[in-house]
Amino acid sequence: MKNIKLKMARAEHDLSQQELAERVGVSRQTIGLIELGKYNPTLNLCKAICKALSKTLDDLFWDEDE
Amino acid sequence: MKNIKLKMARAEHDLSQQELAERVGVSRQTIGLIELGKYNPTLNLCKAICKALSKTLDDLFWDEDE
DNA sequence: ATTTAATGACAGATATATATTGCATTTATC
DNA sequence: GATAAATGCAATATATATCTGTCATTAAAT
Repeated sequence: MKNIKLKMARAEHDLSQQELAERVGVSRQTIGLIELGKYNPTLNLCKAICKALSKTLDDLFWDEDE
Repeated sequence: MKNIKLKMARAEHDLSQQELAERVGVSRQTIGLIELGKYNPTLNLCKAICKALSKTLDDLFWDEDE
């Protein structure tokens, strides 16, 4: 399912998908697909996204009920 | 680097790499390499491991200083 | 001393995460 | 309403996560 928490965290920092992608070193599409819930990213990418947005894995990628 | 926290959580549950691998639906080698820190697992696999061991992503895969 | 279970290491094959490019659609701004 | 920016969508190409199989080593059990 969609990753709303990631989208919100990105909004907090006022970053476009493109800008976040650049900071994290991946393509815009990769970020877009993760937000749409159509991707299964690697742990390292998740960590990089977390650091770029000052969040932890649980903050952005953990869903208690799933 | 090695994932000691994963190894400890597995020990808590008294599971071999093989047993954890079966519960999670991957091969023994995959679990072994993750513990050795030689793998970059996918988010879904990380989540499955967490659930099998009653932990969260931050518990097993988040390292504050890295 | 032998057997067995658990783990580490390695090589080749397959599945899939990610890149790249291009186009369509929405939204805001002028 | 035309332009531009942000986002979704799709196809092909590449890198890499994961599988399968095999062997070596260690530790535990008999």
